[in-house]
Amino acid sequence: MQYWLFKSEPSTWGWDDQVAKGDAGEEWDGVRNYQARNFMRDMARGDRGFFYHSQKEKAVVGIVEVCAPAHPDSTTDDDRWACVDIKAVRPFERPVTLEQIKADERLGEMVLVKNSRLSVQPVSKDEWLTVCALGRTNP
DNA sequence: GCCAACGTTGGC
DNA sequence: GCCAACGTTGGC
Repeated sequence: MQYWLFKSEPSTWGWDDQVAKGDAGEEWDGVRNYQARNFMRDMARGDRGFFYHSQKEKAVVGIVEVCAPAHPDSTTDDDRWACVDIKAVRPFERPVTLEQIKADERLGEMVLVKNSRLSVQPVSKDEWLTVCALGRTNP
């Protein structure tokens, strides 16, 4: 079981949209970046991820689960692009802001801090547990 | 709204 | 295969 982070602008696709899809989940489509795509190819059903709101909010707001492994992205005919399906598991009791993450020395190596533009990224188990604790939320 | 960082494209 | 130019992202 591995841990990940999915980033989205809430105005395009936010946590509430994800929750509305229920257990059926939804494609994490539209990714056109090779690094992000490669991480999705590495994902397995049952992996967990953080759902992060970029732009105005800049906070981890919930936990999602990978419910389908990588498959072709239905929003393009270009077969280079793949995506997984994810479903909402639970919201964070308290969203964990980028500011909090940057302020925590245990999270200094997070990709979110080191490479802020990558939209799909791996999270270590320690980072996972630390962020969940900051969010007062069960991992 | 600006700008730095990064990824991609295309000419050579 | 290199690198300059360009476009996009996301934090500030």
